[in-house]
Amino acid sequence: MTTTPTPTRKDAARNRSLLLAAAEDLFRDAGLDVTLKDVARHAGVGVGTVYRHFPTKDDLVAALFAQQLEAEIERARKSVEAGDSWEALVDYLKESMRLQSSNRGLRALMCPAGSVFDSVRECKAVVNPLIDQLVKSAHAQGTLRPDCTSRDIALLQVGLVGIMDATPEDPNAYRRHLALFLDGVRV
Amino acid sequence: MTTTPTPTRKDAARNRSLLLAAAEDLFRDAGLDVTLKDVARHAGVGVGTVYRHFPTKDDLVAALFAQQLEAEIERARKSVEAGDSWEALVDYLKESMRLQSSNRGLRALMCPAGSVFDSVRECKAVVNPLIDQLVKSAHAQGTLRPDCTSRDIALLQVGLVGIMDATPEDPNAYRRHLALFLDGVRV
DNA sequence: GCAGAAACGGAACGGTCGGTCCACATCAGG
DNA sequence: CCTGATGTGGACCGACCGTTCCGTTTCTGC
Repeated sequence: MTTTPTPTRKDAARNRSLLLAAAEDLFRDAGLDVTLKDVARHAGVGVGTVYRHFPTKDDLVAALFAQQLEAEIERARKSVEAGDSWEALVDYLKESMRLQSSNRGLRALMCPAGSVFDSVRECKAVVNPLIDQLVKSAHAQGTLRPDCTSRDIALLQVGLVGIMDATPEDPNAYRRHLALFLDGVRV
Repeated sequence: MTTTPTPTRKDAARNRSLLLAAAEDLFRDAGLDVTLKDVARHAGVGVGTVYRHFPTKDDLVAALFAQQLEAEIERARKSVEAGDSWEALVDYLKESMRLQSSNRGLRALMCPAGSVFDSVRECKAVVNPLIDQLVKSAHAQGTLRPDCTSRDIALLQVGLVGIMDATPEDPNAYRRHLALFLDGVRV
């Protein structure tokens, strides 16, 4: 898990961008199992070039999703700062799940199996307390069932990801489940 | 997907049993990704012997889970025949999910990805109409939210499987989500 | 435009998987 | 027993993956 410096040479910088763009496309649509040979071909470069820029596949994945993980943290923070607790919790869930539904790679990353990545573990370590806070606020406000814990919310997210993975033909199928669940835990 | 006849010779019959037992153990605990070499070693035989009894890995899987799929159908049928519609639906879900939670291989088989198996597709083709019926009955009885469809129930199951896969350290974690969801769709 | 550093591309490596093959062991009927 | 049919085991095959290596190409500072 090495941090790769941005290259100085013009062609190298260009290829790095091409690689990240190709990886983003492929990982988004086909998940993290995509071959690095595919990424290289899609970017119009050789495999060797991939490994020059990213020592391992994990490094490529980490570099690619670093920004999205940051966004996930930011999203949770924004929701915590919002006023209405129920709406804040729901908005966070909707937005977080919407992004995961449109990105198969991100989904694989956020699942427990993806915790082999330091960056993912760090992200969760930051986000989880924020969700705790969202849940506590909603409890205090009396808009969330008192026995609904932040672990319940975490498992809800896991379940929704399972639904997304199972319904690639209907990327919005998960919304139905989310809505029904929320109906059950409100007030 | 060939049907393998039960062998006549004594040693062959014994090895077949050993293989099925080993496969059951390994698939239950570690999922369908277990290597056939592992199955062979666990059974104390060579790989060649595996392929004599089961021409492909899929044949082994199909032979192993045929009985469990039958049981799944029987479970659904029983629930349809039961009187109380809400209880029937809930009992079916609880029992079906309990079995899947205790068997990682069965879980992989019942997920959409497992539908490459004819036997699984057949099982679903039989079970789905039965679930339709359970849902319809509950609607008629007025114990299930009118807008909760059998597809919602199917997605609930998919979500629960996702939770099970994500919480191997707590095989009962899914029950919490099931309970909360059911609270939301009752009456 | 030249020289050397930097980057490139893709053949090749080591590992794993499902599956095949065949010399050898084992069983069952006469 | 003994003999032929049946079953066995594990070396081996081909495909695929992440990764390495190195001869060749491309860039950059002078």
